[in-house]
Amino acid sequence: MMIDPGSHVPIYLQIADAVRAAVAAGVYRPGEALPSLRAMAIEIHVNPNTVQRAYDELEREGLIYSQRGRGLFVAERGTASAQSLAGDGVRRALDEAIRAGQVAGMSAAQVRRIFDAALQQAAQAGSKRP
Amino acid sequence: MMIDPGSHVPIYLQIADAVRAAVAAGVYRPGEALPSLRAMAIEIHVNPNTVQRAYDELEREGLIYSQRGRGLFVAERGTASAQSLAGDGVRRALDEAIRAGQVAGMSAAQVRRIFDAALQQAAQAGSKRP
DNA sequence: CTAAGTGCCTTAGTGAGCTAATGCACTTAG
DNA sequence: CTAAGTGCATTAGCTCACTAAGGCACTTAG
Repeated sequence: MMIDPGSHVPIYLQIADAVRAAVAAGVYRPGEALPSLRAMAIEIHVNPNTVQRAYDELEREGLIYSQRGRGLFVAERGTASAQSLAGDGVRRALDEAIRAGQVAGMSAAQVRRIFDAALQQAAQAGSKRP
Repeated sequence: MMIDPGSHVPIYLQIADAVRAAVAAGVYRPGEALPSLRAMAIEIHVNPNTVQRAYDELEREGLIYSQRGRGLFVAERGTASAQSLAGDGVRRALDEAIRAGQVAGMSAAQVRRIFDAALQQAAQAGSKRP
């Protein structure tokens, strides 16, 4: 779990995003327990309340559920929900990109060209990692 | 010039984005004067300082220049710079979308499918406007 | 010369969002 | 039964970004 305290995006959102992506990717499976508030807090050097706020968000989204005194667990439909939410996020970002291109007078073909370049570059960067 | 005071994005950024897009699209041409601080401030019901902050941003970007007592004008290379910046913004948003898809375990093909849908929908919405 | 218009600077308020400190209630392994 | 671990609620501090108020310096039409 990588957290950047210097980032302008709030810590609790970084945590929520990371856990949501992990659930979508199947790192945490339905029924499985997530790291406890304090464990996670110690790992990333942050207050437990900050972690809780992140988990609150995920619970609101129906991704996880909590049991007092026991812990936090991935919901039965958690993986599917996370994947759906991830798709929404991708769509939002793409809409934003297309809108920005339009108001600046760019053609659809121009936007597509940039998209192709970005996708190809991401694929190359990804193949070198593992 | 449409401003949404209820938006979570700061007013001065909304102004800067709108003017930048207008310059990129050729609404304001190099050498031409932009609306004065006070004129723009009255039009969108906001403090002149807020408008100035937006113009400061655009000046930093090299899009416009100011002359004390005279006004603000589009820089000679303003249109080209604005288009370049718009391209950067599109690229950033696309990178973000692709990254979000990757960490959630989506394939490149899946992301591309969403992109095609978004682009097509934007084209349809655009053709009905004018 | 003057008045109206311009950009700009300094200063404050202020309000919302984020993080932390602390203590309570519950569950469970021993 | 007890101690250690859990999630949760309350409160407070605190930074930071945003916006506004007011006045100064400059340019120019009249």
